Amino acid sequence: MAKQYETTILDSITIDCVIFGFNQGALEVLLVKHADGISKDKWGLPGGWIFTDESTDAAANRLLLELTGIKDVYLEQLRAFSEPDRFPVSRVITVGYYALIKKQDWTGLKPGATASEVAWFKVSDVETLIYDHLHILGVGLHRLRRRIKQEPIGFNLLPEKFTLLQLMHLYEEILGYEMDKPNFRRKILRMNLLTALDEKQKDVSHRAATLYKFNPETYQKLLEKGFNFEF
Amino acid sequence: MAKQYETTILDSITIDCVIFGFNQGALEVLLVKHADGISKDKWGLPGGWIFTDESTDAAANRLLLELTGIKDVYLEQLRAFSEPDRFPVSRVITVGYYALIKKQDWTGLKPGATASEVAWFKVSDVETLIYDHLHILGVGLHRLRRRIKQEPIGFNLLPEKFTLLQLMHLYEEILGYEMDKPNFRRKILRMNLLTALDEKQKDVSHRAATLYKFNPETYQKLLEKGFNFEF
DNA sequence: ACAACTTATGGTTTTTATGACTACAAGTAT
DNA sequence: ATACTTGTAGTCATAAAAACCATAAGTTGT
Repeated sequence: MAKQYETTILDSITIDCVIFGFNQGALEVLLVKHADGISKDKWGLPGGWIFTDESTDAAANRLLLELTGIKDVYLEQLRAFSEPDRFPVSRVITVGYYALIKKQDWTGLKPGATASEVAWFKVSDVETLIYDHLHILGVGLHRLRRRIKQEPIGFNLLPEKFTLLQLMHLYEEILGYEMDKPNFRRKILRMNLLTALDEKQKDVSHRAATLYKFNPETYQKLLEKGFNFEF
Repeated sequence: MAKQYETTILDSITIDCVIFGFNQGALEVLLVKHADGISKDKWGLPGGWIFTDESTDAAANRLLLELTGIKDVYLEQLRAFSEPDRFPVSRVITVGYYALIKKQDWTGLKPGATASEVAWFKVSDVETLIYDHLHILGVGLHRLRRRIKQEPIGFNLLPEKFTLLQLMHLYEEILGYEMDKPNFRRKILRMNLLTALDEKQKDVSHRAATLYKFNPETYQKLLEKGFNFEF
């Protein structure tokens, strides 16, 4: 017997997602403009309500799909945000999530039912958001900075095939400091997580760099041997 | 005008706390035995409901005090735990917290109203707990292992004055591997976070070690200069 | 065809941290 | 006094990291 579709929602808990993308050397975040309600025409994080029969993880994935069309991406819970006055209408606790997406795989994003617009913003340009969403974004950014130093998750923000310099620029942008090219290469290559492809960069007005891809299987094997990613 | 005491609670969110202590070289966790309800006489994490006018942080602190008498300790949110079937009676999401306490400062803990007993257990001995509390404990342990490598929080589990060997044993217990005494000394002392006291260990049947204390002010200053604690 | 320029990539040198280990100091117990 | 235990200082070899230099492999303009 098919599971009945349950539309009852929990009334005091929501989900909000910080969706990160990387474009032209800049870290970006996906925001939605609310179509109605008290925050009509204002920008905020994509979010929504939780069904009574789904976990917050499931709800976050569903909402991501409903609101932006995005699915099957790196998604991790941040934490609960619970200041009593964070939502002006009623007492609502929200569970924050953050996602990393390969921006170029998701062109033409469409706003869902409750949003009039969806758009990318450079993280550094975002100054105001509804409710406590700016705070949630800050926590997301903080988490990203930490995680990227101890887990190879940066690849989720890059195309399947990338150059070492692109990867380095990603690290520089997120961590906020400059690095040395030769040293970066050595360090990342020594970990054996990347496979060099037979392919080179195209359409660049200088020597083309070798393209690499991240190798999740190798990473798993190394993990089992006690390997510890660290940057 | 004094703020009115609000006793209304949110009905689908709770708090659960993983309270860590350190004793004789072993990491311990504080558990309570439920006095009634469906989990009567079973052990679980201390936890409870959230008032409508308090944040989860405030609720966690309050519950800690109510259930065990503990207050003013290191307390940090883990995350929300939300599997739809995690609580058998109704759909309840819980926000997990973990606390680090100087065990010797809190002797004679008394169970609160809803508990018949409070007791410390070695973390390695805990095999079953109510609901998903074992899972929450696992997440707490994982977080502690991570955090202790990048922030000087271990001191919250030790007395104000401690020896370097005690500190090393704490690290060994939490991280799960053995270390070298001289190397450990050098590494931790080089950070300049500890102040050597004019005082020595007492009542030990061997050469007494110098006592040290952790210096939060120095740590703050170092942080501002870009210092990065790392173990 | 050649120079000028840009980025890729390979190497070297110096410094610093770490791990393994040795040795001795300062106490206690017998 | 001797053995024993833990504390503390120091050495040495190794590995990683940081700073830097040099060349390769392309593109663009003349």
